[in-house]
Amino acid sequence: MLNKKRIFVKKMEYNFTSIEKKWNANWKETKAYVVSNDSSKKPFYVLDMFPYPSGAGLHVGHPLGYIASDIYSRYKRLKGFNVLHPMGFDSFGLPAEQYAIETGQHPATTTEKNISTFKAQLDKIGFCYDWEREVRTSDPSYYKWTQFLFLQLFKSWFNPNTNKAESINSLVEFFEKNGGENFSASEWKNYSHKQQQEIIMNYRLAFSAYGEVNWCEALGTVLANDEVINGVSERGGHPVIKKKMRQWYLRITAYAERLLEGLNTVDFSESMKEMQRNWIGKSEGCEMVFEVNNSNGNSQSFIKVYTTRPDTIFGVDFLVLAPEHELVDKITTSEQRESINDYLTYVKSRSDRERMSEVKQITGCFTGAYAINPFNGNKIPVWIAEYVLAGYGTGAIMAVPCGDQRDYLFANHFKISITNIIGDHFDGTQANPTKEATLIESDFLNGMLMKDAIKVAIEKIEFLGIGKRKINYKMRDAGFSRQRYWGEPFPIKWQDGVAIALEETQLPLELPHVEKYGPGPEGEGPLANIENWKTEMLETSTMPGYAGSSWYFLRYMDPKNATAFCDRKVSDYWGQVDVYIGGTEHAVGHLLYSRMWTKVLYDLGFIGFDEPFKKLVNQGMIQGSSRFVYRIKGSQTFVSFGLKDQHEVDELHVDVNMVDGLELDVNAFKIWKPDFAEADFLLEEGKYICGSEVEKMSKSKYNTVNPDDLVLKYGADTFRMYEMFLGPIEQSKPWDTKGIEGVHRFLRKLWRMFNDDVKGIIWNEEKATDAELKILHRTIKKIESDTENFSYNTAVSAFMVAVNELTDIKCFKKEVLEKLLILLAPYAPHIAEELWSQLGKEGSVLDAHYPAFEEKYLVETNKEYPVSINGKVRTNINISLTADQAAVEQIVISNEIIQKWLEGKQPKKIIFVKGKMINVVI
RNA sequence: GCCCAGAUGGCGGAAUUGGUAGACGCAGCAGACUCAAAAUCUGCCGUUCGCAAGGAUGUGCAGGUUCGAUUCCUGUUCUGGGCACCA
Repeated sequence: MLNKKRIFVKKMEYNFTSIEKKWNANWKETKAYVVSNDSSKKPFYVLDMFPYPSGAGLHVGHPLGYIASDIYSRYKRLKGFNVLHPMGFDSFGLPAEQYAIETGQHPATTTEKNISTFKAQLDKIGFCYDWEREVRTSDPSYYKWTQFLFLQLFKSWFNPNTNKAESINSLVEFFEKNGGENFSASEWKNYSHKQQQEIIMNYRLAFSAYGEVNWCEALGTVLANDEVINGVSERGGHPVIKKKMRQWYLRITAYAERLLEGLNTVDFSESMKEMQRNWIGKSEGCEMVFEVNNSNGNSQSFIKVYTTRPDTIFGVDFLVLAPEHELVDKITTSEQRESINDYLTYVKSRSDRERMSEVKQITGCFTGAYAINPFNGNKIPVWIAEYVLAGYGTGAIMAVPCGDQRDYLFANHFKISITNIIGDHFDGTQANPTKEATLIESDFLNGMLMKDAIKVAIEKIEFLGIGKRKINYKMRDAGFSRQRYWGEPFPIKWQDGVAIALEETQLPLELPHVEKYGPGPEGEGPLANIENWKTEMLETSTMPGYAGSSWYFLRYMDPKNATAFCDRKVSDYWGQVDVYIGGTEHAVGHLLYSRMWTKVLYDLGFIGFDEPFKKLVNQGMIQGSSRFVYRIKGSQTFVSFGLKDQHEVDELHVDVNMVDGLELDVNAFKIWKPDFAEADFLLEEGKYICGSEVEKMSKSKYNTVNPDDLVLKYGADTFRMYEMFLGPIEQSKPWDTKGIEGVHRFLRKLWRMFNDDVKGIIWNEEKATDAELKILHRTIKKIESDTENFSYNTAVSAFMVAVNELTDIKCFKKEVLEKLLILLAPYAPHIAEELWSQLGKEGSVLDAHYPAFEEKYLVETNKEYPVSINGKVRTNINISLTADQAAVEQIVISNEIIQKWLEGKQPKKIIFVKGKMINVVI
């Protein structure tokens, strides 16, 4: 008897394990998530930033964005859209190669293994990906098209007149007709093929050039600027130096202005846009030429400077050239020759790292030469200094110490006298970069506000023919080659120093097998070790990580197309990615590159839109919350957190999963670290309290939490909802598993609205009352708007409120519950589907119609008005919503509590805001 | 140094065309059910004065605007993120 009852109770419980298993199998079998390109429904494209399949697998931070996008996809589907929600893997890259070097395993093997781990983990959480559309950037059938697109870039140039990319043929035609910047049409025709090709290379959107690159000796490769942080490699922290090498580049600078303008048409967060704007670094100013007064008998020289502040031309006290500037040698006087040479030697001895880390150090050297200020004929000394960079502007500046702090410090250090052109705005102790001062000692600019004088000065400079208006960008062309193995080979052959594109029919140029993954000779990549590759003169470097990720969103649309990277009709159907979800770490890398590629493909007519992502949502980073134990130095004794200051202790990371809050499970710890099985533990109030700190989530810090464990313990639906319940999606926060119980309790409570432990099935088909429909419709309204706004934490709380309220009034009516299940389906799809079938509904809840919100159920006749006296709430009075000011005043004044506060006085004023509140001013 | 975002109970957070601060959840306390535990249910839960009724105070800090400020303005401190000799 007792046994029977037990079984019965068990049967009615919320058994998430079997429910989730059952419906995952069902959805797979019915191909519930397969998406068609041929639909009468409106398309909607929701995309996650695809992951790099690392060996470590997923931790709880990864799914945050994936859950958010999954909810949105499912929601849009219920709203009647044909939703594209794919997933794939960014599977080329350095870590797999590093791992290959260490273990000798082929990166393809380890990558394959990692991907299957990732997929298994993702599937447990119940995402609605159409796996038939999966892409992998390291798959030849994918990188065939990466190579194809590279060739399009190679065969195109940016025509500044049309402001877009065009075929390189149009450039050749132009040269044949009109010649180029330094050559005539007939000269062009007389150039050798090689000479012509060298000129053309300077225009290609993907081009090869010798350039200073970030060379990392330890990694044996060249790194992009954004892979170098403070002079060391982002990955591994190895030193990085400048080295001249032949490299491939993308001419992203040609698109600087369009990348900037495009930001006005997309829905990215302001800070994300700001980051991109800063990276592009547009500055408006002018170039102008200073003649050098030659005292050492050389031919005449001119120094071209770039400035954003031509209004300060009369405050110029010296010019500064970058040490690498080509005129340095020519203008240096014999008296200064030795000092200059010493200084140049010093500069060369300094690595980039030192230059960056010692920014505040002031160094420089006088060349002995003087330039002439074209406006007043003053002699201006010409210096060289590290703080002027060869790579920006013209590599030369006009220094205005009263307005620029670096110039001020320099003048101060080398005792150069300072001209003040802004009067009281300059106090002599530091520069003042204001644009609001009125200019003095400035000839034709006298009396003008600096911001107005900028325009006047430029006009004068242009009029005199000594310079012109000029816009500069900080952004550099993007390095596009790596001396590495695990990346896309370039479809390029070298013949007599000329790069030749492979025919498209020769693609994919497959990555050959190599015996060893170490670098080739002379800093070349591993491919240089392959004899065939060398004899065929193929390019030995490979493409960087961002090559495949710059266009993957297009391949998802048409993943199996063997004749095109994506059919134009298909990309026209899906259009831009409607919502793109991912972290902020790709703000200036991936996002800029994919925006550029999209613009090129648009210009060339391959696609019909020139921004890839309509809306970008940045999920915050889930940080790890590390726990520490403290061991007295050299002993086997651990002391609790509060006692550690009394001893000299070592701090050790301890696995966060064996700590409840801050209290360590000492036995679990002893099992985890058998070395300490016999250790002593000094406790506080019977507990061992750990120290804690927020750090990046990583295996080595023992602060990772695996989603698999939580799914096993609470189910995927609880896990999904808890991740969303943590707080606003874009906010970073440390992970804390405490609290997941609350969400789990909510789902069990929902379950009990359908199934009672004792009574069995309790949902019924009774007609819902107005009060019940009011709860329902308030919930519909709230969930719908919260989901639209990605405010998932408040949506989860709205579900809790609805379930609490309906349970309180014992409303278990199908009419209400079935609508609630549809609302819930995007968040907790498994339980929603199970209960939906228990209600006897036809079909899947995935394809139900989203319930329509009806205002009529929310209409109120009365309101509990808060009534305050001088702004402090003293009581609530229930008043009809139709009452006017006079009626309200009457009611309020006659109220007992208000009368008490009035103490017989007349109120000065009664403020009545209909539907909001009442304030009595005494 | 520059740019951006933020600061609300013991904790995660909610509420901004200015209108009852602390929704929802966690943790905690008290109680019911139980032989007991789990599960579940009920009540309390910013601080402070008070037996209570009720009052005072309270959204980083200091001011201001307003009948009324977490919300707007000025200044300031701290935290997180980005950029950094870019002329």
